[in-house]
Amino acid sequence: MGRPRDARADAAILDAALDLIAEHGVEALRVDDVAERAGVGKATIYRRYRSRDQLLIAAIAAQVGEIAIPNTGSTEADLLALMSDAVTVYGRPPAAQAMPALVAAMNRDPALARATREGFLASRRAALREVVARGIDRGDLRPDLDVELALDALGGPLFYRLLVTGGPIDMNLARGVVDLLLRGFARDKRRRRAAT
Amino acid sequence: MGRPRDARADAAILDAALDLIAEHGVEALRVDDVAERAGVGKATIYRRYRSRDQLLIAAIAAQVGEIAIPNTGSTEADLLALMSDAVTVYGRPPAAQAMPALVAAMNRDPALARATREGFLASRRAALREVVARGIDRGDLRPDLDVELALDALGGPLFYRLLVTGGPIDMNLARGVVDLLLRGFARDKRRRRAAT
Amino acid sequence: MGRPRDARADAAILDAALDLIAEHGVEALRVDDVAERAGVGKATIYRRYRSRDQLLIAAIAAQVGEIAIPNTGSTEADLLALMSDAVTVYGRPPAAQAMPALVAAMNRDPALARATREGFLASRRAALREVVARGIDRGDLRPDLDVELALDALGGPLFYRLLVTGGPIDMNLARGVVDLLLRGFARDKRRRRAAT
Amino acid sequence: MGRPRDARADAAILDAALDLIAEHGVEALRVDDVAERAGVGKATIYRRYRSRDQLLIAAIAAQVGEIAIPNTGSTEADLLALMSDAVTVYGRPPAAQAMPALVAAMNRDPALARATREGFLASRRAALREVVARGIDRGDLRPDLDVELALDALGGPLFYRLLVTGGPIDMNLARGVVDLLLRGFARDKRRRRAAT
DNA sequence: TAATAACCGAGACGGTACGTCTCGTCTTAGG
DNA sequence: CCTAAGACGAGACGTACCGTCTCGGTTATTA
Repeated sequence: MGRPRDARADAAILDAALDLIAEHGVEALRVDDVAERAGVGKATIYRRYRSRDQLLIAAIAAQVGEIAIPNTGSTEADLLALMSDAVTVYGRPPAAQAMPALVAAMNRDPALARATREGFLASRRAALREVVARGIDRGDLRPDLDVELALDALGGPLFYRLLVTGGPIDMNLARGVVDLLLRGFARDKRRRRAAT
Repeated sequence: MGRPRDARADAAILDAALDLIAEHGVEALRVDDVAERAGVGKATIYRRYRSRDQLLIAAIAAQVGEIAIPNTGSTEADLLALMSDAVTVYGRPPAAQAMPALVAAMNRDPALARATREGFLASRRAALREVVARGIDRGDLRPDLDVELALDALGGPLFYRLLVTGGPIDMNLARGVVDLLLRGFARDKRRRRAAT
Repeated sequence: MGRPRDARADAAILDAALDLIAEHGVEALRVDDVAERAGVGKATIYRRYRSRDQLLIAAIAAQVGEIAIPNTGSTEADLLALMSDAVTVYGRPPAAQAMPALVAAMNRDPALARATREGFLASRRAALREVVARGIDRGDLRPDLDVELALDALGGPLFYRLLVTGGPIDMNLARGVVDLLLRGFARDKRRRRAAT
Repeated sequence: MGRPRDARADAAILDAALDLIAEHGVEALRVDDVAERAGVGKATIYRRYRSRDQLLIAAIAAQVGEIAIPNTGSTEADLLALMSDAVTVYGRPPAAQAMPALVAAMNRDPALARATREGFLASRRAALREVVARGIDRGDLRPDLDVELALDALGGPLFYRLLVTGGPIDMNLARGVVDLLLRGFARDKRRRRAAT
């Protein structure tokens, strides 16, 4: 029982956090600043999030949002739509800026890792999975392909550039991985000679 | 001139850092702890490394080591050798454990990002680049492929799993990406109809 | 009008406060703890006491209680009775333990200071004043003595020991101050040569 | 070994604390404020004082200082000199303001109580003790008097007024207690009839 | 009998200070 | 000039406690 949580505080906290992240970057996010900007006591934040990191991922998750599953009839077009969206989201702040810190936080805290994956990575991954499945049904992709590998082949290069190499995250990348996937996992009557 | 650096201190610092990383994880690595464990003053550490993060990457780099460029005559075998080595190194601690923190640190500090990339990512990437180039020469790969994309398609899924999805880093992954690359970037007389 | 205050809550609050003071000391008295121990909401406490400090002095006052004015016919006996009672009350917990905190609280809050003085110090002081007045009437004390000074000379040493020196608060003290007062303020025909 | 404590920091901290106490009172002394005003990190304060309270008493002790033992040849004059000094010190800020908080802090922490008593109460008490002893030698005071009681009879009323009653702390008080002591503990051939 | 008003326990709220922690620098004495 | 030891300035963290407010619900008095 007791006084219920104030939903306005929930929103104020997330808004303040996102503003501050946008202004000064992820690393510079201070709990005290969030409290002040939100017009909220620190305890009110810590009642909702166990730590600064938890607040951080909640803020990012709120920003990334959900994704609709495209269905144009063309496997290539669907994949491109999803990759194009991913390139847009992760190609610039705040998501681009937030991911490295998030990755580190996930490593520190397995519970947070699970929450992050389920929270805002899963929906995009599920969308890709659906499109790949339809590609198989449609005959565009080999029915025996390793779906997890396919998904990682699509998303991996993007995150690799984002987190590690600093390479460009743009439509060329999106087109490149889609093209690679469609060729590499194409249905193929004449089986390629295996590496004998 | 004056007294030369003590080589024993160099070793003691790295050993202590690696021990502590192994025991408590990368995030819990404190400079004071390293100093105490190594029986060394903090200044002795900071004379060698500009920051905690620099010490961290040095410790990891010491663990990862260099890589030789394989040359078996088979593009597939060469790629597989490199990927197999990568799977071994990043598939288990300490590198597996260290990468997320390193990624975050790279984001914080561009100089460190450069150092990391040049320090111990570059040699693997250069090896891959060489093997891919030979694959083109040999006619196993299309001459007009986007080399950067090819490298990211090889390394990306591995790091994606390591940093983000938590997926398995094993020989299936290595074989999968190599196979995907060889098929997807295969030299092909009958050009696939582009996405018109 | 409306629902009347619950008398059980009054008692539960004071009991809980006294228990907690006895267990952990005055400084460690937390309003939340009192509320929980009393099975009462915090608002119910704050409806009765303006602040933690007010609750505190109420609890102490409830413990100290009132004092009757003795009248044995002997000034010395009457003074001794009052001092003996004071020694009993302030010589041991909870009053002994509570006074220092009370003193600090009085300093913080003048209103509380007034309340404390009028609440449970005044009755003892009034009793002493009455006995001293009778002593003057009776010819045991000089009629021109400074009554306030006399009262402070009786009570001062006790509180001094209680609050500052930590000296013993016992019957020797009671007898000592009474004796000092009777001699020092005795009616005296042959006036002592003043400090010329 | 290692770097020694910086004596300038010691001074800067105490100075800052005293300034702030003078400006805003004892209760309003914040550790962060002291640190900022002193140009010092908080850790540097906490390395010297276990808590805010410890810092507080150190600051007060630094202010109260030592006292010389007067020796005019007259017991009354010597006592008056000491009491007059006490009235001056405790009659106005900062000591007047600080004592209540100090008393409460002493109650919280026995070690601090000891430190306080030995630190800046002991020297005044020792001076009084010496003067009383000379008064006995000189024949002004009874040789069998309870010295502790005599000291408490001198100091008690002052602290009682300061801490409890809020009564005036002035020369009348000083003269009153000295006079009371000299009369009440006077050497007296004709013993007063005890309260038989 | 219904409405009203003040009460009740529970617990969230804004605010504020605390004491801890870690970083990277600086200062000793000594080799 | 290096070394070990450890103090230093800076500044964020998470906790604790205060006194207030907001729930849903209860209990008397008033209409």
